[in-house]
Amino acid sequence: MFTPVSSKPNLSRQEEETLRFWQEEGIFDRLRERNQGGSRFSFTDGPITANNPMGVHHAWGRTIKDMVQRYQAMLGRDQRYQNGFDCQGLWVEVEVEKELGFNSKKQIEAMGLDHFSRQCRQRVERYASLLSQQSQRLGQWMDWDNSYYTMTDNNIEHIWHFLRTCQAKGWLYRGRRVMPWCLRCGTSLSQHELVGADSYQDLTHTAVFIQLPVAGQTGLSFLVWTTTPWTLSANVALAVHPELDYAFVEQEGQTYILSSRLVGKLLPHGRLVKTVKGLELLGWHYKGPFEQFPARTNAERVVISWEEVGEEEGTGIVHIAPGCGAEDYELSRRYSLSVIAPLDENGDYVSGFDFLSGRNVKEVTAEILEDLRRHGYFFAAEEYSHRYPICWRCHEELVFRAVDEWFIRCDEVRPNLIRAASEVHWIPASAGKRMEDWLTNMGDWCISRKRFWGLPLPFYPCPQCGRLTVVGSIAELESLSGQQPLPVPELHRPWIDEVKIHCPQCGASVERVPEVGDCWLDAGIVPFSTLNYLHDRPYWETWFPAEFITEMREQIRLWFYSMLFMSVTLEDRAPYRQALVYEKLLDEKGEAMHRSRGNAIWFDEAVEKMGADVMRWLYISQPIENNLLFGYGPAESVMRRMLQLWNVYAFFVTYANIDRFDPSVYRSDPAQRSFIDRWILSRLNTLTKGCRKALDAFDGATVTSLAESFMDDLSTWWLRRSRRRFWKTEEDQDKTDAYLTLHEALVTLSRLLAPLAPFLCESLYQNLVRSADSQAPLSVHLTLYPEPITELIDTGLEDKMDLVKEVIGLGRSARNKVNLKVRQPLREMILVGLTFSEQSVVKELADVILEELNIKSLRCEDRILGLQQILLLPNLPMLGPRYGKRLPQIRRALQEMDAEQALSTLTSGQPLRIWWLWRQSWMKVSARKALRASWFMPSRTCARSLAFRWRTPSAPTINPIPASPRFGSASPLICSGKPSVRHSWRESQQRRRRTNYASKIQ
RNA sequence: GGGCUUUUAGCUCAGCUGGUUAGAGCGCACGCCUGAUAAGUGUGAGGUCUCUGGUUCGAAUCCAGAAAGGCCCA
Repeated sequence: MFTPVSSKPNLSRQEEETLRFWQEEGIFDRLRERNQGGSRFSFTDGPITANNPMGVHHAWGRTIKDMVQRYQAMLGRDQRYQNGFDCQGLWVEVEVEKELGFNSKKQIEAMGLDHFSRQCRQRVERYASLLSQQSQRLGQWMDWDNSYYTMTDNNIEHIWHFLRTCQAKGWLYRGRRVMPWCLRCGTSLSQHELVGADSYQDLTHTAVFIQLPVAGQTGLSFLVWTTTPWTLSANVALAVHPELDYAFVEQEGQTYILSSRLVGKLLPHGRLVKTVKGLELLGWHYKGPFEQFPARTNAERVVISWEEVGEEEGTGIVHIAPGCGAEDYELSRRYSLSVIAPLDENGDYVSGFDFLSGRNVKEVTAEILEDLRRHGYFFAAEEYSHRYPICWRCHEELVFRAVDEWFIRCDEVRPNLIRAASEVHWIPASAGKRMEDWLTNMGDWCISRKRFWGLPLPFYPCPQCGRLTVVGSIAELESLSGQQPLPVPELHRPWIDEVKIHCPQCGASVERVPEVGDCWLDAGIVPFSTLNYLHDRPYWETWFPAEFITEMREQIRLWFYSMLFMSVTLEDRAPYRQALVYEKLLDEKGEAMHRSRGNAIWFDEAVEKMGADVMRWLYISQPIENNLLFGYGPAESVMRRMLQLWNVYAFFVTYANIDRFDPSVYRSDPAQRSFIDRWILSRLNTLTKGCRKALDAFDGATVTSLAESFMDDLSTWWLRRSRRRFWKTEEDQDKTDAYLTLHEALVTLSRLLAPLAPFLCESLYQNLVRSADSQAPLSVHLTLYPEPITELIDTGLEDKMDLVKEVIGLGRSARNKVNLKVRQPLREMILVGLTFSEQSVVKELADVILEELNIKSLRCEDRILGLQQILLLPNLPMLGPRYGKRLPQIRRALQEMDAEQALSTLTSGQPLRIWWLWRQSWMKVSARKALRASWFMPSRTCARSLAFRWRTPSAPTINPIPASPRFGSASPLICSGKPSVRHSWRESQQRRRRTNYASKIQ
């Protein structure tokens, strides 16, 4: 007996039961045990930041990963199943700050770094546990007790090893860079933190126009505009565009220099003195405010050239402060200008800025304006609205600061990175192009962050002799510090900061730099740290490189990049062979999901409402190179699909129980079964073949589309046609065959789809297989992935069924057209225009057709005069390459020919002459040879028309209804009452190659 | 400014190396079944394949340019 099945299942509830079953029976452990020692499939999991609950976008990637791993497991391959958590970095710190109600770095310092670090670790552990639970609910099978954490000493030590390697190669340096800086977070933001909707806001600032006197001239000033008056103390240059026109305009005894296009706007009453090109102003010197500040000693004031200067806003003369702007800094390097950095990390002016020193940048605008007025630099002020960058974490306005950071030089490794990336198989291929583009254009890798909870950079610059020591391992730190073991609970701040080393060169005591590392170092080292590269090289070698990785597209220049960089540095090869990139997840209207917009869907809610399998199907059916529109609407149609399968399954169980059908008792040779059974079994094995091929290429979307098409055939054709076989009371071979066939289809399907929809497939398998056969594997996931039984694949059979379905479709359409319901029986149907082989198929399967259409008998006619229209059409793929420009003439000749006559000429074996004009003379072609070359195929009429004969109150009538849409639109002819037939050569076209017949043309 | 990518039916997407009349699912309209029934199922209407040029006997498909959207870099 099978367990009775409800017709309206609660999938989500069933999934929870299945989870319990897996847990209690230890299915996953058994799977790993079975596959142990098999050929390896190495997968590296991209660490998820253990900082928040799982989002539905995470679930997409996790589903792909799980599908791949489950499939590989069903192939018997040994896997590591190691999940990973990203634990360090700003993301974690910011969330902990929010929890604590902090809003500045100083509060963290006041609290004590040790407490803060503990809080960070706790948060990571809390969310790692939640994420593990949620992933399990999604059905993801991982070795959850053995997840890797990027905050471990092991991970950190492996990064140290990498950094030391970089130093040995001479790539490591301390450099200056102007970076977007959040004063609240007290840290720089990397460029990738400056993208997205959260990164800019429309803000209004006080913009000021100032006049800066030209040195050595009285009454002549540059007119300059800035939205950031606080940067004026760091001004060292003015930039003009060399090609633009600059006007000298006199107003009230002063002469101002500004872009001539802006004169009307800024100095409408002024008098134009002269106009010069920007080029002529280059090298001029000028005077400016805050000249007396000690920080400005030796700073220049010079006019430079810059092509980016525009005339849309301001004055066409741009104030340059290299310590306060990224572009300014670039210019300072081009022109060797001083870099004055006025702000410390909290936004307070550093010493050397006179009355500004010690003041915060946010509160000095009024005083600066006042100072400008007092010294005669002030010209005007305005409120100016613009899009301004803000911190994505805390939404504070960003400033730009020149800061010292640590970098890895990448010029030497760049070509190797490009080569290694080109050896990776990228899915889709455009991901590889993107990676190449990024590798070609990327700058040096800025690896330091001025924060707390992160990888401690093992850099020990000696204050005495200047030697930089980079510690490459824990043992080395122990030996250099003379402390063994190290007196630290973990390799994190603040504890690690207490460890000082003796400079190997001069013996001085050296402290670690305060910076922590970029979190992409943490994730990038994973192919080494998780495989214990430093301490167990043979183990590492067995699993490196990964066969497969997959993440969202943005990871190309993040995780994929950092892994590649570290791996090429250490081993000169890519750490992965195949990388699959998927796109963005949007809501069902195509908009980005956003907490604030209220369109975000939470994982817990989604899995409860739609169930994990539906979610998974939704993810997998999406071609990875398109954005996924996720929501309850799309889920609804997936649910329908699942219910369709469920209904077929429920049907089987219902009747099998009535008949006490036991699949382990009954047997029948598939080859001996009825046409329709052999057909669905052929379809099933074709499906199996297709699923394997697709999954071998990590292509789940193809599997879902093949499976959906199969399930449709199974439900709407096989089962609908076969229902009666289950109803009848007697037990005969036909009934047994029906049960066996359906059972086999459902069981195979459950195994084929198990990697995609593990819960539903498990339900089916348990009931259909396990309940009848206690010797069968305990779970569908412990079966091997089905192999196609090639003897059961009969494409000819599948083609035949296609033809039958097509003929039935024609019949139904015909009935609809003349409004004759299927309920009304008809005496005869006449099929016109089938090929010989098609006719025999139709005759062979006539009972199916007649039953579906409720017609008594069926007749095929080659031709019915007056019922058809014959068309002669050229075989283009054959004639085109041969005749090229003359083809239109052939077409015209064929059109003008009397097709009826031509047909009878050809069928009687006579040559058909086609004339056309060529080189001023008439040429001819023997169509008899052309015939053999299958230019035309008039001997067989491929297109079909259909006629019905039925009993009406009046006399019998013939009502002609053409024709299949696939072979031609006869619809205009229907309207006019004229049936048609067309000639086609589809089959021969497939069989023959044009080259064989080139010589046959006279 | 450079790179990648997308644009096909109301919606979401297929369309292999160019070949006669461009497909599917959903939605919609009109039906059928009533022994899978808060299920199943049939038929049909919907498209200037973003635009402009080019190559070709022939272009949704190849090439060039443009427009619009998405993404990455500068």
